[in-house]
This record gives sequence, C-alpha cells and structure tokens, in this order.
Amino acid sequence: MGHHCCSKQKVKRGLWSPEEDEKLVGYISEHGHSCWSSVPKHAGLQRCGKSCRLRWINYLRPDLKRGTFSEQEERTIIDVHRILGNRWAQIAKHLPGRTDNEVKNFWNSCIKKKLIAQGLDPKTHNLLPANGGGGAAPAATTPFTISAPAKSAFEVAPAPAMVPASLYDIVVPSPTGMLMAHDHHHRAAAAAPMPAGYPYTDGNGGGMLMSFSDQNAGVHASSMDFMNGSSSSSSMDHAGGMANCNGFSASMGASAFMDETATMWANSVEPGIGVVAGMLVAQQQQQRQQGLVVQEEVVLGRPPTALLNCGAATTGAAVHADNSASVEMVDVSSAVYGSAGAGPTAFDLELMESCGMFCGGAGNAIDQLPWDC
DNA sequence: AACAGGGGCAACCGCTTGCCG
DNA sequence: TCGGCAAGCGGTTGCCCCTGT
Repeated sequence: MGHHCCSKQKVKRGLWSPEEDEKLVGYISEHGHSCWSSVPKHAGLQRCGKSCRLRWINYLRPDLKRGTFSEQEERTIIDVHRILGNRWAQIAKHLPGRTDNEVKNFWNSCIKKKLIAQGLDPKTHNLLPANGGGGAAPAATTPFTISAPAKSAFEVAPAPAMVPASLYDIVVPSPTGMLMAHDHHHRAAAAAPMPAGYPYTDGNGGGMLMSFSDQNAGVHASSMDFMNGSSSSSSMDHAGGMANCNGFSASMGASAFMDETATMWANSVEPGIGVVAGMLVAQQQQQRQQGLVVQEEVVLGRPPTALLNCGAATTGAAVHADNSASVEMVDVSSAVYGSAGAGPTAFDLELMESCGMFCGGAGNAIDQLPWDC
C-alpha cells in the first residue's frame, strides 16, 4: 500500500538508485523543497513526495554525519533517552548531523542490547529485576533517589499520595534560565545534614540544589523541551499519584542541556509535605550567546503548608539573599504546558531524577558499569 | 563453496500535529 | 469550528551483507 499522498500515481518504491539520488539532490539544491508533494514531479522522479522527503532527510542532506557513532554520541543518546524515552527526533537534535532514523536504528541495533546485557532495562534505564550482576542495587529507583555524593543522606522521600500531580509544576518567570528556590523558614527538623560545600546551606535549611552546565552552548538549539507527555517511565508511578502529565518545557533563548557535567545535591523532604519548587532567572543568556560555559542552578524545596503562587518573578540575587520571600511558586495545572517564551513552564521530577542520575556521575547505574563498546 | 541465521540499515506505514482556507 | 492537506514522527518491515557452520 502506497502513501495516501501518492496513491493515485504510479510510484517507485524500494531502494533509491544513484540516478534518483542525483536528481533529487540536484533539484533540491537548486529549488529547495517548499512543497514535498511537488518535488518528485519537478525533479523527474517516479517517487512520492514523502519518499523524497525521507530520502533527503535521512540520507542525502549535505549536513549529515555518516559513519559509526562515537562513544560520546552513544552516551549522549543514552542520557537523553533516559529523559525523553523513544523520542528520536528530540534525541537527534542533540547530535548534530545525525537523524532520528539513524539514532533509532543505532539504539535498536546496538545500545539496547548493550543495556540489556548490562542488566539494565532499556526503557527505564533501571536495573532489571532479574539482574544477575551482583544485585546490590535496587531494581528500580524512586523519582527522588538522587545519586549524590553521599547517597544515603540525600535520598528524598517519595511524594505523598495526596499531592496532586499539578503541585509539581512550576512557573518559569523568564526564558533565560532557572533556579529553583526553596522554603528555608520551614525546613525539616530532622533534615539530613548538608554536605560540605553545599552552597545554599546558610539559612537554607532544606532543599535540593542541582547545578548543570552547558558544554555545547553553540550546539544545542534554542529551545529546551522536556515535555514528556506520555512518558514511558515507570518511575513516575512512585511519585505519589503524580500522573505522567508532568513535564518540563522551557523555551529558552539559548538554552543549556543538562549534561554529564552537572552535579546534584539533595537532602530530605519530609513525607506529607508537598514538594514544590521555585524558580529564578539566571542572567546568563548573554554568556551563552557568547558561547561560554554557563552554570545554572536548580533548587528544589518544600512549601510551608500549601502551595503559593507568589506571582512576581524573582531575580537571582533575591533568591540567594532571601529565598523564602521570593519563592516563585506555584500551583499550576497541566494547562501550563506548551506556553511560549517566558510563559509558565512545567517541571518534571522525572527529569530531575534523570538529570541527577546521569549528571551526578557518582551513583549512576550505567556509569558504574563497564563501558565496553 | 554453499547455506542459514542474524545484524544493520534504509525505507515504508500509519498515526499525530500543525497550518490554512 | 471544521475539514483537507502536508509535514513530522515513531514503529515496523524487508533487504542486503556478514559471519559461522
């Protein structure tokens, strides 16, 4: 069965010949592809427009990088896949010169098997229940189990079941960056001790700081889109009733992708108190535009009793000085998703987990395993 | 040398999304 | 608001090639 777009015409299918490639490249190089359905006709090809488009995107585009994936690319795929799941197009955006089809094929033919061989579930990136590789690690991690320098001290309790999903959403007041503030007036009495060097210890009783930097400011595109929609991650199920409608989508002027360089700090969040987060803008867009490595910070904390929407945007200085007064917080419904520019943004605790895992470097199950390609 | 099986990859299928009249 | 169309996207298929027997 052919494409509906070309069912009325006799089209060729199957592998492309060099002559066909030449025709397509020649036509697109000269005229572009404003309308794919008209390309085969004008290029003299007995193909449907969809086929031409695929051939161009996946094979003939001049900016494609052919050849085997590097180890760095491989790790990037795994890291991003842990966050996004099988969203190949999004993953491919982090690999210049690679197509979604190429990434998908590489995943299915190589990476997936490696993960399985290492006892990891390729869907969740958690250790498989029947893992025979020692069994020291749990079969699954909760959304708040952070691989931090001292893991036992930083395990954050799962959110209480009474907390609705929307409570995990936050508003981003600006498109340039973020810092999640926390409530230090209502710190947990028995909160885990802060680790040495924790930059928000003074007066900041509770909270979780995550920082990350962008090593590829010039590579990563201008948007940061972690809306997970129908995330396949099972870890969300542990989040006390959190539906998988939670997501993270920050349209940033020149965003950073949370990559391997990040570090994460965390301490406890008491059960029974909803986890919330505030955000603050980091004034770093200019740095990014200059191609500099940018450090961003995220602090996740708790509200005193209920979630508040404090409205006004905060500044970095304000939060650093007194983050209790300027928590930019938030009870938002899932309707915030998809807002453009500086609009509300959803925050995904699964993303936090994922970033914590692959950014932390200390406790990542994958990182702890040998990496033998 | 011939054959079978498996892996890798290009291409296709069909659903979803976005745009436009 | 609705329908049609084109593009985007992820899943799947099938062919080709390599390797082992």
